Amino acid sequence: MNQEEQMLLFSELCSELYHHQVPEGGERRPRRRRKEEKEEKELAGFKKRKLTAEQVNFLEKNFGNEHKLESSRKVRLASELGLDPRQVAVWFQNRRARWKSKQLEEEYKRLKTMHDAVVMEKCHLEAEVLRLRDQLSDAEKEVKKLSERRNGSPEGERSCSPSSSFSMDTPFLGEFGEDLFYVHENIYINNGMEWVNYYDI
DNA sequence: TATATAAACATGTTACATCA
DNA sequence: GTGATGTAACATGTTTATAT
Repeated sequence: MNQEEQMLLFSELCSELYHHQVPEGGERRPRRRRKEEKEEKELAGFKKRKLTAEQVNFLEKNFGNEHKLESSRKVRLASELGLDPRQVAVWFQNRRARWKSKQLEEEYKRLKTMHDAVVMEKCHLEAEVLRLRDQLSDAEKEVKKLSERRNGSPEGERSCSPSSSFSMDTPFLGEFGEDLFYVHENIYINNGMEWVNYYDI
């Protein structure tokens, strides 16, 4: 038996099997076990064969239009491609699985990129927090020093509230350094960058 | 409305073909 | 010859549509 005869026999066999599964006129018959089908195929000399490039292209085009495969379309495609409708159904099942897998892969890549960017930003922000804490500490030392100089005695002896030294009408413009000016008791602007006194808020 | 049944489907696996 | 890879086909469990 040559290859063509084998395919023909298999096609007939499949057609027979298929019509057991999808009876005409709505009459329902029990599905045959696949093991049984497999054994019959093996007896008929069936060997798994790759679909031709043309068949795959045609199926791909159809898959691009619609991922789902309704019964009439399956039969039409099968007839146009010279395949068994079950082969078309299986191809679509496998294709959907590949498509989903690819989608998941792309979604994973996208989320990973976003995650990496967020991690980087967190690192930068943490470094910034450390830098600002240092800056705040220095500024507090400076304020304390100025307060002591202005009052002629250590701050602790007069008032415990650091904000009290800022309650005067005219702030110490210039005394905080060239780039720093007073906005609010606990909020300062340094070179255009806002920072907050975390200790007092 | 509840239930049974079969088709369609998703998902995981197996078997085979092909290629480096 | 052999391991890796892609994919057709299959197994199984779930969902959905339909008949009763």
